[in-house]
Amino acid sequence: MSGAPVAAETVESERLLLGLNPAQVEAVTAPDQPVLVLAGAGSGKTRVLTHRIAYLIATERAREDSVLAVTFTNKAAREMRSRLAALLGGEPRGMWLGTFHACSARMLRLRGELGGVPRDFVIYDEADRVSVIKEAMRRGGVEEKRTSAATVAAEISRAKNDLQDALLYGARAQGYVEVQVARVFPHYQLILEENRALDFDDLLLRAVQLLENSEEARQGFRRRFGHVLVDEYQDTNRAQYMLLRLLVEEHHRVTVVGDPDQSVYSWRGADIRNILEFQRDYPDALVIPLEQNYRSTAAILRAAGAVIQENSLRVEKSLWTDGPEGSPVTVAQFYDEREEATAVAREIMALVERGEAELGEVAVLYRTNAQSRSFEEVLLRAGIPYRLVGGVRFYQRKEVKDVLAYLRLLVYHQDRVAFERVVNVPRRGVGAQSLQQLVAASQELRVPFWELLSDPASAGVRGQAAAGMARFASTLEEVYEWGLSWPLVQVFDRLVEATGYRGFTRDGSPEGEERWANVMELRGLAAEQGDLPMAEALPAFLEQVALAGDGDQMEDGARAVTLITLHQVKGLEFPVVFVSGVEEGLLPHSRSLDTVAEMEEERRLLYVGMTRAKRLLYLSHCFQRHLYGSPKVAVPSRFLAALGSGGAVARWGTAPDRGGARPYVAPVASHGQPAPLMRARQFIDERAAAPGRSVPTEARFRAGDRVEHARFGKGSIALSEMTSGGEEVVIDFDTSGRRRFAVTDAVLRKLG
DNA sequence: AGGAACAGTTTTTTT
DNA sequence: AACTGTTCCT
Repeated sequence: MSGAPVAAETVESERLLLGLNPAQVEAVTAPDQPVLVLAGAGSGKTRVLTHRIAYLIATERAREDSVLAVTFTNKAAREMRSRLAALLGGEPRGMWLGTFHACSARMLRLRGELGGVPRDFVIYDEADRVSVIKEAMRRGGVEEKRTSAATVAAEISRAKNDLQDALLYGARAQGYVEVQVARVFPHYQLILEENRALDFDDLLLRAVQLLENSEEARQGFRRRFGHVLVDEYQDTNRAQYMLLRLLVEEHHRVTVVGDPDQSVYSWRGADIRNILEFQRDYPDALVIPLEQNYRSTAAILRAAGAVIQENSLRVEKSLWTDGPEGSPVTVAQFYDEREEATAVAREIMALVERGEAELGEVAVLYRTNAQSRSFEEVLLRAGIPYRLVGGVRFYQRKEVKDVLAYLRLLVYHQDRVAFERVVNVPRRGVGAQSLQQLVAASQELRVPFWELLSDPASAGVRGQAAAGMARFASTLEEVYEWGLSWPLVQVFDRLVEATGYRGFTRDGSPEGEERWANVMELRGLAAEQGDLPMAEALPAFLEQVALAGDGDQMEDGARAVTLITLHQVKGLEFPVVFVSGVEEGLLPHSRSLDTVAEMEEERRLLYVGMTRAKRLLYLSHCFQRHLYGSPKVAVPSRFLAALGSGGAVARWGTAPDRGGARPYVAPVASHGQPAPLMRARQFIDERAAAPGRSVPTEARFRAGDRVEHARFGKGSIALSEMTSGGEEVVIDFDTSGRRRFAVTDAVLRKLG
């Protein structure tokens, strides 16, 4: 009788090891002790993590609800959850699986009062925080002209991630900037407190303080989490590191997975030493390197390895594959970012036409978000579908932030940042003057500002401003009262209507419709709260939104090219990868030239980008690039030197094609020295001499020709004419009407 | 109060 | 180039 379940359980756990290599098996089955998995790019780290969790459960060393699994992004958390669900045969129940920030927020909601954190705190995002910083600078008498709000914000963030609160920071402040910041910091905290708000960094800091200071909370969470697992451990900062230590100090059942070569978040306080010194922190640790790569071709791995090998601060580790050699890595130069984008778009379409790739398999990577622009313009014109990850993020759009501010005010009356944001949107005749008056009166009378709103006269506010405030207050109250018993979506609709926000946003312009579409998208997210009454649904919704961030809302697998930053692409993979702008000043970034550590992080960033590629990898740089609107000469990145001529092949010019490929040694600036202008001239000349440069003078199409367009499908040429820029055509599409294109940009195929 | 015109600044990466 | 804040005018 007792044999059967044991056998079943054995079979079950054995099944979890199928198809794993020896190192992976070792990591998955490792006993209850600290485990450090040094997982190279593409070595199956998520697999190891999820299988280990499932294995712990299958062998009854852990229960689903005693596991804490922490990731850095929501996306990674979701990925892990769904893969776990597949392994466990259902959604994990009671497991804590989320980002550091989400898990910390959850701890604070549960037990925060033990550490003096109000139960109903609001989470402030970057924009909210900047406006608080500015207010704090005014109060602290620090001029924005001398110390920018951004500097102060970054410094405070750094301090908190380093577990310094205002008091500690003030005591240690040294030098001009720190002293200035020390004058702002206490005011900043005070304002947050007045608004019952925590910023992102507070979530971590306060969670650590909670565990440190409250025996009850500490014991509670330690008992709760019998096993703790962490993804991307190389990116942990001091606060996150301490949080972990506090949680696992007694039982040491902690598994961390990471790759020092992919540590690219030091600017956010990540400390690579956390992973490098794991064995010192946990002397009984088991260290398991995963070096077999299942993602990339040998050619790509060799190139990436050559780049990363130049770093001095690393744990020696070399990836290998038993897969095919694959095509050589391509290094290419173009005239400027426009041509770079055009060439990339053409190459993408060439690959698609030859059946070598689908649009959804291609990613274009770049260092800075600003670079996405040229690609967007070209892809848009060419009608190639793309998805932009990050960029002007959904939650940062004005209209989305406005509506969220309204929603926040419904539950958190004390949220002055939200109030100031929307009290006069749409216009209600409330200006800076009357706002100041309101705040002053609120302090003088010791009455919270929101209680003065319904009777602004008592605060000394007069005229249309008073009327506007009163109207604002009564509208919100009305919606709130009415909404208490309704689902969130209904409240949402009523809110945008009653406040006049809908009419304000949809002003009849196309941009207005675009804005409204965003508001409606937000509404769709609110609708996910279902039929829960607003009182429950709204705080949950706001929390979800506050912690969401990045390109979370983007659906994967679309049949579209992906545009994404090198930071955001970490953890993803694509059959075809273009890394653009591999230039001095961009990669390495001009702000990272000061120290070796910064420089090496930049190199890791390129390494991360290169190792995303499965089959084809292109690295491109330009001769010239626009910065702040004006053109600047660009120099190939020093990182390209590592590639030498060993198998790397360049394609020159605007329209690279396989026939025109020729061997190429990347010209590289000696350390820190921009290449002389002579070098630049030579580039231009070579460019001019390169094939595919001249503007075609003969029309490819005639009226009546049948063509197929990458995006719009089949159609007939209605008109073709030659302009100074080349051929332009007007096409009547079978399904989508008439459109005009420049042939050089549009991706057209002649039919028949 | 609110708009227009102007000046100055910015762009590294994100939970 | 795009965005912010300031100043001046209505």
